[in-house]
Amino acid sequence: MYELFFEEMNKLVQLTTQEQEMITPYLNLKKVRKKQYVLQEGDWCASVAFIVKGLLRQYAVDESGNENIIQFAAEGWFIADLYSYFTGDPSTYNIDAVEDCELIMIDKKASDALMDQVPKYERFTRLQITRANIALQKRVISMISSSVEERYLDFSKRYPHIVQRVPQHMIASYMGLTPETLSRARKRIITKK
Amino acid sequence: MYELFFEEMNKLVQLTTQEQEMITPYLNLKKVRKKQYVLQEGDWCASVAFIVKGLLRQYAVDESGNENIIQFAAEGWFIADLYSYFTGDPSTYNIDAVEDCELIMIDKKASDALMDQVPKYERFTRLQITRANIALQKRVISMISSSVEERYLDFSKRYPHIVQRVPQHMIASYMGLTPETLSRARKRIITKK
DNA sequence: CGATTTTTTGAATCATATCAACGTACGTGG
DNA sequence: CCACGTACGTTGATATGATTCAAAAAATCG
Repeated sequence: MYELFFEEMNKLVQLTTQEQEMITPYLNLKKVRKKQYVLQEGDWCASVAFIVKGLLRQYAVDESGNENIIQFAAEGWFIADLYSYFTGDPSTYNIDAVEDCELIMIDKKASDALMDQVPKYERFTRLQITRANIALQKRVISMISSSVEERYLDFSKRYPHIVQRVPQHMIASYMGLTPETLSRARKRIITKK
Repeated sequence: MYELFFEEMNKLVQLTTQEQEMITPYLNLKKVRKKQYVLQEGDWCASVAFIVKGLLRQYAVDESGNENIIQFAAEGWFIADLYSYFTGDPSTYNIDAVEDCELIMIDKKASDALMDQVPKYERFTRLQITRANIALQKRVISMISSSVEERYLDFSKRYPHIVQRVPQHMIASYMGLTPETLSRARKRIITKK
């Protein structure tokens, strides 16, 4: 049930069984069905979600109604609108399930308590966010310096499990492209091989 | 000398004078002149730099020799190649001074020691990275969903002090544009007003 | 002041978006 | 299990926007 969560934590900070026992009561298992919202624009993002199973997307909707996907998250990752989470402001993002999911929800109160009571929990979140930061920087770099073909190849190589599980038009959205452009880029990649 | 650093820390975590005294010995003041490197591609990023005064840029150089700027950092911010810092791998980025700078360098050993000895230091860095994360996500969103004009206006509004202190072609690089394109976008903005 | 860097402008070229149409795959209800 | 409807992906023609290269104008520095 919580195995994957503690497995991930143990990769970065070694927990004693006592520490695990301190953490467990703060965790909340939640199942969401495909297409269901975990967070809706306008609501406060009151929890961080750890993905035990399934795949979600976080996206913003612009004036013209286009969905701009900021991130995907699958097993072993966290997802949340951190801005709303920390400030308490209504979120500008939506998060919904691309597949049926099992999530561990950790609400802000729980998280704050954990940070104070279990230093390794704070360390774990720090290292996780640092990792996310590094990935985001790489993404920005590749957006400003690489061709669409290169970017798609990079993405497929780095996140093969996501490419396989997500419709292509969502990957186009994540890359900041129209579905047509991504389709043509893929064609060029295939024929050039 | 270290006032700004502790001021920034106190905004997020209230330090006792005792805690400040524990931290101070780990800090190292360093001055760098305009155009000087703080980190060069191929070297290990052994420290995180806090900017007391001045302005720096972090960038990657691609095969064709173009400089792609990932971030600027001015007073009150941190800068480092976190990937290299954590893994020990040679950095793929350069960091250099856009203006003469005064920096507080905190090397990895010092930082690791501080994390263990002063929990508030770890909390501070966690909150800082979280903040950087939120900003990076906003940047990605605006890159995939907004026009060049909008993005430039956003940037000028959010970082007016940077726009004023950095040559325009560097902002173009940061935005993933050629200098010509940014120049024309600015012209459109001015004439439309 | 002269030298260098930065910004602007113009014209040609290339890449991506848009709009419309068609083909394909998928899941659902009958 | 099949048929139908909806999602998704591909293709083509055209329009829009960004890049490239060359040159001139403007700003900055020593």
